[in-house]
Amino acid sequence: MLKLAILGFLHDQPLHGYELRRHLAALTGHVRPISDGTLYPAIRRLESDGLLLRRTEPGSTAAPRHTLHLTDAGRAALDARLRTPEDLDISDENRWFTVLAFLRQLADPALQAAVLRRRLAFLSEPASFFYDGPRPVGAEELDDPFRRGILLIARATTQAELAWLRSTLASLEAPTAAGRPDGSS
Amino acid sequence: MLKLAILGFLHDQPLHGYELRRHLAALTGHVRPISDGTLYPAIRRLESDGLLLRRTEPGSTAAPRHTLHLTDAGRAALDARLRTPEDLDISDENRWFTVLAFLRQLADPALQAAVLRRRLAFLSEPASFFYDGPRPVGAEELDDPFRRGILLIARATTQAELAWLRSTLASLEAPTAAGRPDGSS
DNA sequence: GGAGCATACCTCGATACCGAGGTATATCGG
DNA sequence: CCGATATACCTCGGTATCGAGGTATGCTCC
Repeated sequence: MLKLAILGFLHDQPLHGYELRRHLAALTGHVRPISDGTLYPAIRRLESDGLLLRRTEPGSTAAPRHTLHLTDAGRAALDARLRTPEDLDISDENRWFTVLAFLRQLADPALQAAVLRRRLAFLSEPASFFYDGPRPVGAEELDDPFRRGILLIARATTQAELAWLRSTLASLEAPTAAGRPDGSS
Repeated sequence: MLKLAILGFLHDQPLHGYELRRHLAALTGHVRPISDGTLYPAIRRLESDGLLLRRTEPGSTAAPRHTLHLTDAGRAALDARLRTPEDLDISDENRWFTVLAFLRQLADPALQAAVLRRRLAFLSEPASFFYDGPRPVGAEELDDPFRRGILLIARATTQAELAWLRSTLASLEAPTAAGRPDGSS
């Protein structure tokens, strides 16, 4: 999760830890802030796995900074992670949004479309939160207003995302084949 | 998280571990399955904290079962957790849905409304996922279709939830006060 | 010149969770 | 009566994360 986000941000541009922290705070911090004690060990792990390099530079404003650069192995790891996300990356909204945030870094539109189709399949499965034995209980049957809310909100989210997925898949698959320079709708 | 869900389910009725497992799978398993190795240690923790009791009963079909019952302390812990959820319970959708699933167990509608109002405040804060310096970048400005999707979906979800929150708050606060026999909207 | 703040990085103990394994018992089909 | 399956519970090692703490530098304001 964090690993994916770090690799994704560094793919765009080298950053030092503090900047990375702010990028992460913008992306996921609203919902789930990440702490220093999570970020720096994660950077260490990535470094010792050979996915990134740090170059110590004299601090422009304060303490010396370690500017982080992706290695080739790092780019390969990011690519692999985006190509074949884990099931949890598909089903958990927080993780899925992180995948989406960096999906453009997969070069091939066909690969991007394949990832979107996995999410489409997941959202198309019939699923409820509450069951009466094996039978899913619909929002209309619940007299608990809070549980009804869960179902209503989930339904609205799913509808919005399905619409977006279908239109994005259509434009990924159709337009920019070979001769078209610009595929924007 | 898990703790909250276990306490919430046991508040409704005593269950043994295996049944609890199935209830949890229905509630959160679609998005994020919980494993045996998470559930049973969690039960142990709750037991050693005095929040639940297990009574061993001869297995009706198979191995002997430990039927789990909430203690008074367990009910109190659930009540406290629902009354004053942590910030993460408010901001993280997965956790928030778990709170919602058991919120009816808070006896006082005013307390339920106070929790909903915290979520309302959270959703009302202006927030984006991507920033150009301090300025939030809107969906329309992004040429990355995937990041645009994140913003569109988040926006749709927020709108749906805000609508539900407002109508639920209205019906929690207005109708069934004291002298009115009929409070239906 | 020193207080306060933002920048920048790090450590360490505690906890929650995962996943892969293991041990039983009861039921049902062949 | 043997194997497969469902029920029911448990352990243990490894990992990610949190949270609270610490260190140091440079800028700004009074």
